[in-house]
Amino acid sequence: MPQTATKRRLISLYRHLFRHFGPQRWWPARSRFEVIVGAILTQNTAWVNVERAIAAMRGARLLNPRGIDAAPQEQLAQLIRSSGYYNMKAKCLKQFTQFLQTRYSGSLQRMCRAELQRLRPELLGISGIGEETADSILLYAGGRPIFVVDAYTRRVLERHGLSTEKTPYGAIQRLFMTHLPANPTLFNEYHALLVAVGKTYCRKTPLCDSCPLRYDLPKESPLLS
DNA sequence: GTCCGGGACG
DNA sequence: CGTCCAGGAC
Repeated sequence: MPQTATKRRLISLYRHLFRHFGPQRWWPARSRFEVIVGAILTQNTAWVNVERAIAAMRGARLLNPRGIDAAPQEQLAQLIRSSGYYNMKAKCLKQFTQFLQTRYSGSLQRMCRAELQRLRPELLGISGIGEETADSILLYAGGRPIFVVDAYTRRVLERHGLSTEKTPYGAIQRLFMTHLPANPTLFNEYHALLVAVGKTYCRKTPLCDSCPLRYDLPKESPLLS
């Protein structure tokens, strides 16, 4: 498929999503640090359960790098219990604050200004932070023009014939980043809108009949009701 | 492929 | 009761 066709299609999908769902205004958080905590806690977890965990951390005055660093991992784990995988996530939070202190003197400001080619691998070096979480931090906390790929993104693209289940994370990310302007605001809304359509229509059992993206479906897609 | 995991929702 | 969730490590 010619590049321009894919480009027009990706832009068209975005416009239809935006028209249907309106602006999503991610990321819901009071601070940049809270965005990062949320990005870690929401891994394979419903957001409502993350909100409870963040509220508990705030109540314990641990919603900051020094607090997390000082708290015993077991206490942190209990506070974030509602978000699931709490032992792994508590360890990850402490590893991140250690990293932030060691590598960027505890300054999120400095971290977010670092070269992407350096910062992204650094984040991936933290156990518990994979590609999606790293890119969520870069985009939603750092305001960097990085496209976040998640399970919803994959499902929508597959059903519209733009990828397969074997397509690597980086290839899907490149699909968006090579065809769209490197605009953090656009990437922010686009990802959030893909989550919205994934929850509402592009479910495991799809609801294509009423989906705002049904116009783009491949004609020959017997699976899709 | 298997494990981590509580909570919302049906 | 069963399913699913803004994934990642081994």
